[in-house]
Amino acid sequence: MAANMRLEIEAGEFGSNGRLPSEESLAEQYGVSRGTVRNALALLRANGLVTSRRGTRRVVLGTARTQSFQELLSFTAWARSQGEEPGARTIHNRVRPATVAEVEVLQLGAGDEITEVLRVRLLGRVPVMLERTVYPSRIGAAIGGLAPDPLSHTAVLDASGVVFADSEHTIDIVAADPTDAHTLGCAEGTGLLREIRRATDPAGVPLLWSEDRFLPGTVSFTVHNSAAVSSLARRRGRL
Amino acid sequence: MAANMRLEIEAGEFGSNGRLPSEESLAEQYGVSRGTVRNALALLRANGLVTSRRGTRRVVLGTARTQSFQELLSFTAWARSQGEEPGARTIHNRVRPATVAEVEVLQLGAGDEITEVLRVRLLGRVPVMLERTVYPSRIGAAIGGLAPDPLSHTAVLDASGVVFADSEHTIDIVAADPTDAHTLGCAEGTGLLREIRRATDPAGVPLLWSEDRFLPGTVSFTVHNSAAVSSLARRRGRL
DNA sequence: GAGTGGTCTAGACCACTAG
DNA sequence: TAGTGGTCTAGACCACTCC
Repeated sequence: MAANMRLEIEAGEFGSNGRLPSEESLAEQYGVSRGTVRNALALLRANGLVTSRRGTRRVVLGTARTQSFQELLSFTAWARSQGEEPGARTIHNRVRPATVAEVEVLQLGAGDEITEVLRVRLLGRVPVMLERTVYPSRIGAAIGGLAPDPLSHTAVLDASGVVFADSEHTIDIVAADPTDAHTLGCAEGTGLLREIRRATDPAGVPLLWSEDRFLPGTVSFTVHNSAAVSSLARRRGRL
Repeated sequence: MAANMRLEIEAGEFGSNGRLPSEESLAEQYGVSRGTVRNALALLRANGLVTSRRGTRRVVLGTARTQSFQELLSFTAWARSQGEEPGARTIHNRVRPATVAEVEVLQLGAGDEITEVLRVRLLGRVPVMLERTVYPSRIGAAIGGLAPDPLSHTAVLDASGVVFADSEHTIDIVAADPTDAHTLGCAEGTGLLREIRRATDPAGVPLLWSEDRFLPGTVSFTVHNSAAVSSLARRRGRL
């Protein structure tokens, strides 16, 4: 697999701000074709690791450290990757009919049921986030009959053969409501950093909708994009 | 150019949640090779427009509307794309020696000068954001001798032949300081949505560093990512 | 088992950068 | 002008989905 080239570049083989060898010489060096080299480099470029420009060799960008898809979906996986101990306290876990908005966003039928989970998330012993997740009932069933506080629902779903493929993250500010204030220990009205996530399976079927509210100062988000390909949008107003 | 295929798909040729024709039939239909088709589809996939999965045809994802690179760098271009009238009021525009942090992030030499611009940005007549931008002096020179309130510095730089190629956006919450409170008309301590941007040219040379502070409720950010390629990272704590 | 996307090859020409 | 990345072609085989 030629995409292992990534590791060598990440290992600083060419230094920060250094120039990569030409595609042709990389191809020779790895014993693959130029097309394969280009595929590998396209990945690095999308992740903001190298530049790309006709006429000159690629340059290593010092910046850009993106996270795996898994870490972006699972608070537990993310916390561990940051060297923190993840925790969870379930406030409720119930099955109820989907609201109109939920029917829309999860592509359900009218009257379908969903599983709603509300949890406080901790780093160490400190609450940092309130997480409200909504699963279609066919997904929710997998986590419905679990022990009260399994750390990672995402891991459970993975093990059940549920495959996450695409996700969309929306980030804005929301004022803490009484529930937020009580569970996170902040004043009502405090501005919380909100991350709304929608994840779908490889066929484009919605698997999950969630709204996470982080205490200020506990988290920040970084996105890389280039003139060639962008995955970021800024929108007017609240969601 | 085969990438025009995008438009046809965006135009809803295959419907939302519809399935695309096979790569081979698209190739025939457009009179190009399969490799070309794959290149075009890779773009659509990165932007979250279609899924991709071995064994089945691609599916159109209803969601995902990303913005152009230009719109992400220029408040003016962005505001217009949202159907709003952009405005700006310059608070100051000065040249001074770079701080240690600025030398680092803009890859300058010790003692180099930078141009710092502080502006309130408006939509219609309403202030929504306070923008602090730092340019290396060679870039700042292009906007230093301008009329007091040119709307878009980015447009001016474009016209001067400055090419933006990559950017990195970091998003978090920051409490309004006295300057923020005064210029944006909010209470001191209010949580503002902060977007820190770094942009580089095609060679990886830093062109700009900026910190934008938005009033709550005026803006939200959306990122798409897939298991194959991610450009998003969540980090612990403040920047 | 037929059809699909993922990966790879070996070549070609072009647009651009930089000396 | 030489070297580089961008685009494209025409083919091959494989892994996977779904009937």
